[in-house]
Amino acid sequence: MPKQINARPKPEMPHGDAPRYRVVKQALQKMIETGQYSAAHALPSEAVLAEKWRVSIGTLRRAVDELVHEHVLVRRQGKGTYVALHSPARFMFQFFHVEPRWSFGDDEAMHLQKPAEYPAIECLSFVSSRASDIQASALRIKRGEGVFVFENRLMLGQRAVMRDEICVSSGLLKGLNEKKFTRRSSTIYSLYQTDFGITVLRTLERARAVSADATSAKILGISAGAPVMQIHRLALTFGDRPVEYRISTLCTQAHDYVNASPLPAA
Amino acid sequence: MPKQINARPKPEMPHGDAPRYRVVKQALQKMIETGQYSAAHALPSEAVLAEKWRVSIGTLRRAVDELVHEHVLVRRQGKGTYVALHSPARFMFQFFHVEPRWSFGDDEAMHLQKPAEYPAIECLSFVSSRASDIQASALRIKRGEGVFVFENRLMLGQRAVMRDEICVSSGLLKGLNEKKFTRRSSTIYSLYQTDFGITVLRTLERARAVSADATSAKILGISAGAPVMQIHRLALTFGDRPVEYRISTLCTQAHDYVNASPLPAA
DNA sequence: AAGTGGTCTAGACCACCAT
DNA sequence: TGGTGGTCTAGACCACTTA
Repeated sequence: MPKQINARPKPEMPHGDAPRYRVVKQALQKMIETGQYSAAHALPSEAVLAEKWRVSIGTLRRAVDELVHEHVLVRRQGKGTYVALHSPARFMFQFFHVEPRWSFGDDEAMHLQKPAEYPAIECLSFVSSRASDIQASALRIKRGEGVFVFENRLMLGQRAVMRDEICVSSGLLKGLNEKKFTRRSSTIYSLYQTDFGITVLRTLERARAVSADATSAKILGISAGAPVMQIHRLALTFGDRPVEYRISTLCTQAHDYVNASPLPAA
Repeated sequence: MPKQINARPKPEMPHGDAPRYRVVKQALQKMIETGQYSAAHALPSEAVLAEKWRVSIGTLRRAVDELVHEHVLVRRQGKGTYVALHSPARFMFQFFHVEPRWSFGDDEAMHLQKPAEYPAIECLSFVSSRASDIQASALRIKRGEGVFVFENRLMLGQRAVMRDEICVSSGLLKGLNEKKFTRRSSTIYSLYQTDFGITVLRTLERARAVSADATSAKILGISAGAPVMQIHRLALTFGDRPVEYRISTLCTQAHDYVNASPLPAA
């Protein structure tokens, strides 16, 4: 008679056929989303979480693995597992795609990877307004609902490189104002997260080359009509719900838009 | 007296402190790289591979997991694990970043995701030549070594959208010629892989906006000086060794360069 | 020393695919 | 029916952090 080690209780499968680690993952994600686990403290230990959902520690770890992979959680050996916070480092790594120009031929630049420089951000305007058709459908709200629209200039090493026009729903980020915005201590996504409980998980970007209009040219200190990149970005949170719609105008006279296809090879 | 289940033999650790699943992963990768496992047949089963390296099946699976994640291997339930092949589908998914223009406001386009269209590729020229300084250092060869340089035009729906100038080392792709190139059945990366045993794993891209030069303008059917995107791409294989250096000129009048930051949310 | 995550094992059972 | 990958378990031991 064979041993009965894996006494997997077949029933109690919420989603029909979803494996248990995925069920646990969804449950965990829900609790993070609703703020039942915050970034302030560590989550309960893996042993406790495993017990809570009646799965083995291996299965629990697999659920957590996926959330770590998606930057929702971070593990710290010896300390615990935490809800991931938006830091300047994460911003540079995951969301900022601008680097000083160099060519693939340039060995210096390629192999001596200098730490990417964090941009200085200058707020040019901040207004409360009503959503246009485009803004509304990008943010999945109704035309005319309240939005905040603000405009930034990003500097890298004394040089203006990008103009950002950012639009967010004022329903979602209730109470955001210019003061909070300009006085923030870290990145914008960090502000969304810490002050409003909205966590940006990923972005969609669509870029094209255009001629700089008069406004952008003035802000970037280039001549009108010069070729610039225009980048439309939609930032998404859990469930791919849109959080922010941003149009960036990038001056590529001395900088590049960079994009590394999957995985820096472990 | 406690049970002795995990009799992990501490010694025989090649890389000092690398965990065993990573050692196994490197070993597997080496065998794939050197063609000892080819895409023609399935790899030995996980049980056999685990035995081969004297690890448990769980550990072996973890090694394979990572290679699957990096698109080096693909698993097929019930059949086996295979070396990943470059297919048109993979090309579109991982390496082709051009899509017809639409705005984030356009619900139709956003949520009814139409299958991306595969570009028609037309070879404009193919020459054997000697590496310039820039080409040489991008490809990590010596100036003056042999290279193949070819030029393509990509069409999407009867419309010229991109000009590619591609440079590869003739030492690496010995015997490549215009005939092989134009008669190929699938993507270029598929040709590198199937005919030359070179597998492109990832790419680095640096993009900027420029004014179209006369040549590009003619090829793309636009006026000289119109803003276009210029994309410098380096394609890498195992160990991040460069395979191909490519300069693309993209007409963004009706198309966008798209970039989704990590993970389509499981 | 106690608690956390990180690695590893040995094995059972399930789902899928071929023959 | 037999082989493959996919899920899951129960537990041991290691490495790291903090007190």
